[in-house]
Amino acid sequence: MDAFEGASLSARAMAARPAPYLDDLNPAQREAVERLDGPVLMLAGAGTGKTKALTARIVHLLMTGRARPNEILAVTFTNKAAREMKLRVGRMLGQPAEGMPWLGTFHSICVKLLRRHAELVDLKSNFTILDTDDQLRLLKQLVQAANMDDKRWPARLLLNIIDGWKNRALTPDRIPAADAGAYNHKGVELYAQYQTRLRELNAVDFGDLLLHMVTIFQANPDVLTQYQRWFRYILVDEYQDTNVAQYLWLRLLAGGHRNICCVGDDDQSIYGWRGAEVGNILRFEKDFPGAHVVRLEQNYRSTPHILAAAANVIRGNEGRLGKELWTEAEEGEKVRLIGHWDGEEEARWIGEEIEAMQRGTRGVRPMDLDRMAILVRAAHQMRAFEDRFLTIGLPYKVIGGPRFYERAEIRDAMAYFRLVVSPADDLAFERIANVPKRGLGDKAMQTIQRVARENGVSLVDGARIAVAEGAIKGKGGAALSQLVEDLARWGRMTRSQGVVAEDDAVIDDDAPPVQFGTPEVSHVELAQIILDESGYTAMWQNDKTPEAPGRLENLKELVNQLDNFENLQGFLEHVSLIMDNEQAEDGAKVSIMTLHAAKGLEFPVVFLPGWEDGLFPSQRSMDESGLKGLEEERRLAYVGITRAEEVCTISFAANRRVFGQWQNALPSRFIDELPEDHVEVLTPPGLYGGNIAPSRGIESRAAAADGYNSPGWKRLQARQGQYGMSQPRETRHTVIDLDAVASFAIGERVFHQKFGYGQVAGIEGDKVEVDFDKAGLKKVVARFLTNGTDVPF
DNA sequence: TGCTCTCGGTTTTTT
DNA sequence: ACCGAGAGCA
Repeated sequence: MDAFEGASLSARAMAARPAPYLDDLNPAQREAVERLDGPVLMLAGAGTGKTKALTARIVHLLMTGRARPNEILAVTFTNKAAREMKLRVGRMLGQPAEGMPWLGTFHSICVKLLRRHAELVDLKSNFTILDTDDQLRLLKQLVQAANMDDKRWPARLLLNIIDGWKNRALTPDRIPAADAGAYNHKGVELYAQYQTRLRELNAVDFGDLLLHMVTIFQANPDVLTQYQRWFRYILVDEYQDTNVAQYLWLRLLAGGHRNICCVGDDDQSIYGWRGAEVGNILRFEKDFPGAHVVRLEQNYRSTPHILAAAANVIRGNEGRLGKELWTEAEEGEKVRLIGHWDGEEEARWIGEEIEAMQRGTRGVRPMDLDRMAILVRAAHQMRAFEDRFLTIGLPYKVIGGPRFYERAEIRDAMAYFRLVVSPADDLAFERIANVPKRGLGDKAMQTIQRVARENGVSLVDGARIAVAEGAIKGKGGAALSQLVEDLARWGRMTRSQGVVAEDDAVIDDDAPPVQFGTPEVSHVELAQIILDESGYTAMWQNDKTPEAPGRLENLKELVNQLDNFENLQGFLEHVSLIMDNEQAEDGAKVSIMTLHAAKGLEFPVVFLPGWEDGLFPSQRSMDESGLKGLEEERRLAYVGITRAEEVCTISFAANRRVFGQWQNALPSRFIDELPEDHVEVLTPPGLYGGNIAPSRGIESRAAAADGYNSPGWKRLQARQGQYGMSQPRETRHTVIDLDAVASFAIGERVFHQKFGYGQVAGIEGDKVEVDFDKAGLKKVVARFLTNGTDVPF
């Protein structure tokens, strides 16, 4: 193409001019930025300035005239990453990055494309995007219609199976024979039915966004060619997280010019369980022959000790592309390792450490709370910290958790809006018909369903007919009739607001939709009216539970958000894809989050608690995915350690309450993989030389069972020359003996951790009925009991 | 129809 | 231990 001529001219012109965005880069980054043509794999280790390189590459493409802003396809996984990149491109350009319409998440870009070509997969361009609740409701109906026991075969399971297929870009007609047995041999059939239902509802789920686009590209070479020509350069962030569908989508689009630059880190692939294929990044050079691989290995985040610890752990994985991170940073502190008696003590110790660091009594300088984070493997680990921090009044925030738009009240409100905008949205109707309570139970809903089916109309129309026919009477009937009327009235109010101009087919047209007509009420006011008049707001105002005020707040926030959109339709089209819950922060707080949520973040001080085999690495990962699972867990450990800039503290507990049961555990095998020279073993205060006399008998068993006898722990002790550290003694007054079965006799005195002393009243299997002195008659699991006369106090 | 109680399941989570 | 769903009762 002759555009290339022009491009190289400007490239030459550029070379003569200063390019400040290049001066800031190290040699590897610069290479990754300047090698514009052909496939490039940017292997960017943790903290090596990958976002900087990526944005510089975009800026370079623009400044050299290789591509116009709308000819660059730049894909990320999260809206946050997309926003960040937009911001940084703008900053680097020295002006707002106007018109990078194709910088976004896989999903948001696919929505845009799919709305243009919906008819190619039998959809209308105004299709709705279902959330998980909708999907489950739909699947459950199908499962029941197939006469399956939805208890034995939960819809949730089917959803996971279908998601898995969609992640692998498998349409119902292409499911491999090996999967035929899925979901009691009904999986494939139900998947096909589900897809049919979605089409009837003019709806898609998240997986469909990619799947449909892959289908369209594969079946319509002309459409594909159009986009291959249009997107002159493709950039992909977090390539190690792509699934098969995303991979195919990228390969198709890059198929012509192959100007694709994928950025990622195979060592940070932690989303295998939701379909990500590390293989995609490992195979890159085979997929794109002649690919140029650039390694970003200079780390700007962590100290050498921290990097060494991370490197030694990740070394245990097979088949890595291989990187060696290095840094010019000061040596700093060694990675700290500490064992605790149980999870509560671990939380207590970390709380004290945090307070000490905040005051500046530990370490060189006072550290603000927002510079510290606790990263856990599983969400349930957070509770111990929350409990502890609440009691000592340490401000904290939990990152992650339910997203704003996943909250029930937000989904309810959205269902109302959806129904007002498109009355045929049956799933939305099902959701809110009886929210707030309108006296419509199962029976009424079934009647509506039946009437709607018989007349071949939507549920709203079915409801209208059912009421008119007198099929639903009484209080419910009256309320339903009111609802139907209200919906129609609100609907007229949106339409009086004017119509959105149809997005024309010009590919680079990203102009906001044009609005005409004079609105009587704004869509923001209308939203408020809908929520108020439907009784939805009142429902939460009358709710006395402690969550109610928060929910009303959320609803207010939802209505406020509407201001950023032209109308209700516009809001609904985008909200499921772009709404985040960026909570406004007041004051510095310690962050608590999962390791997964921590990817991409960094903190001067990081705590990594719960490094126990079974918890981390997670037993379930290893059971389900074997070595592959273990390696992903190891990458998770790598991600965790590399979040730390200055101080990284790893800890484990010998005993932990899991699902309400006390369990003991060995220190994580990853602890054995830490390099001794870079680790300092801390002596837990209170754990050794505690002032409580050791108990007789039980101690030896508890000690034998706990983690302090593990090879890793012993080796670490030896390395530190701390043989003086004896076996831990109990700091608590009870020891839980896991071997104890119901070996108690009726009338025997026993002791229970929570209820205190009591007398055995009866025995049933592993459960014992005890008449407690203080708590009265209770049935408890035998393991919770110790012989009442044997326990020291 | 709506509320309470028992039962079962329990990693990670974006879009 | 805890949460959510469904069964059983008011």
